[in-house]
Amino acid sequence: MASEEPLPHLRPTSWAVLGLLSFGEELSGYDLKKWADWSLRFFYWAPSYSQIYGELRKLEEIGYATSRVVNKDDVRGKRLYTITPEGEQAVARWASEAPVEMPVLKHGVMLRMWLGHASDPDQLRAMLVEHREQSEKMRVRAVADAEGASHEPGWAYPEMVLRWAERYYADERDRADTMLSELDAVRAKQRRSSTAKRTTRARRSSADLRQHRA
Amino acid sequence: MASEEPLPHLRPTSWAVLGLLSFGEELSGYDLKKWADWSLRFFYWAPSYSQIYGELRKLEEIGYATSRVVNKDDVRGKRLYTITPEGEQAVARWASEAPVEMPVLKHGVMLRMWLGHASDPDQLRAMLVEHREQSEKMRVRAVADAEGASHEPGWAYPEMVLRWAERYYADERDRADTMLSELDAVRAKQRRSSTAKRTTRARRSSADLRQHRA
DNA sequence: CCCAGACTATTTCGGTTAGTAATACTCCTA
DNA sequence: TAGGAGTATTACTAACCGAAATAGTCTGGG
Repeated sequence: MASEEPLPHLRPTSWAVLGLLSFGEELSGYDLKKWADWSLRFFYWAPSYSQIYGELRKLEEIGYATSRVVNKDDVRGKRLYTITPEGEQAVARWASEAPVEMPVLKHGVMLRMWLGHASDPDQLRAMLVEHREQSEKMRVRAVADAEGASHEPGWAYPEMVLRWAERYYADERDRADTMLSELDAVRAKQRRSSTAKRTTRARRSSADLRQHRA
Repeated sequence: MASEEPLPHLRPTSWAVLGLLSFGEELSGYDLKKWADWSLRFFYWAPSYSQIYGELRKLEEIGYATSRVVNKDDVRGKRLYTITPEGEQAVARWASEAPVEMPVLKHGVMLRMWLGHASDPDQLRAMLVEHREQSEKMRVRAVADAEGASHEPGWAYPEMVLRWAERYYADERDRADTMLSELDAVRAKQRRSSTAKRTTRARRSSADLRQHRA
């Protein structure tokens, strides 16, 4: 309940790995990666092996996780990680207390739309259609994952987030649809005026930019 | 129109910087950063100085931009960059032809919700409320930016994307509202059962995890 | 029986990216 | 005229990511 000393500064990805462990399983780096690809991927992260293993070493160093080697016969046996009580306490506190930050969004499709003045509208249209389809696919996958998950009471939160993700991708799909019709409107307008002046390339004036920046 | 030789491989952030230049202004790295913070930030990127300047050097090296030094009196005069015709052609082709990739989303708030089983529901609630407010703020800022922008025909695409961004943050806000009520439902259920068994910490069984991974 | 192919498991590598602080000038204003 | 905000660029370091190398295990078909 009470928060005494400050949490050690770890970045979110470390907390994410510790969070995966916080469900109580004894897991290998490989397991962790697989599980993250099932769950965290939809709203946070599809980690690489190098990161997972790096984080695990770090977590063990600071005492939030312990590992034991399961020596199947001989060389390089696999290493299973477990969260420690300190680790459990730390995730719990982090999840409760960390400052709220805006999610990071890197939307390549929108970047290309933003630059649309220079592009072929037909290809932009094709891009949006494909993006729409990809979003729908992600939505479906999120639904499938939510169904595959356990329905024990402890799973209420992951389920909630998966539902959130489903809606997120549904919204993404719908926004693509809206933009598609906006694009069609622009294309229609351009077609109408294209017979008149064909080579004119609209360009922002200095005055506009300055106004915008002000 | 025709796409002859393949585009040089640059990553999206380079294209983004070149894209900013493609509006025709002669800009310094500092200007670029400021403009990116106004526009790209909402859907793509809030770049750091080091990145901007690095990209600009690279862009000049491959001939997509040129620069001239404006020597204000003495030392370290500022350097203004302009896009070259080759650069213009390249952005145009990239924006049309690049493969469509799913946007990257890193949602710390959802990560913490996902880990909710270990946290204090009241604090989760406060986190969601704050996230809701931040989303709304972003929405308002996107609207303000759209209004501040020029309404020339060449600006149709940036405007379209800003409208998209406004809706994006509105949707984000609405999803937070939905989750808020779901969380309240969970809290109500927990309160009802808390008198019975207080210390039980729900934990996933091995069998469940294996099923999920299968 | 044994070989191919798929799966498990971890490490290494190089290049990219990101954040932050340091530097240094200019312009405004109290 | 000193301080603060704004302009402009560079340097440093840690983090990150993808891809591939390595290597053992397990399964089914010939």
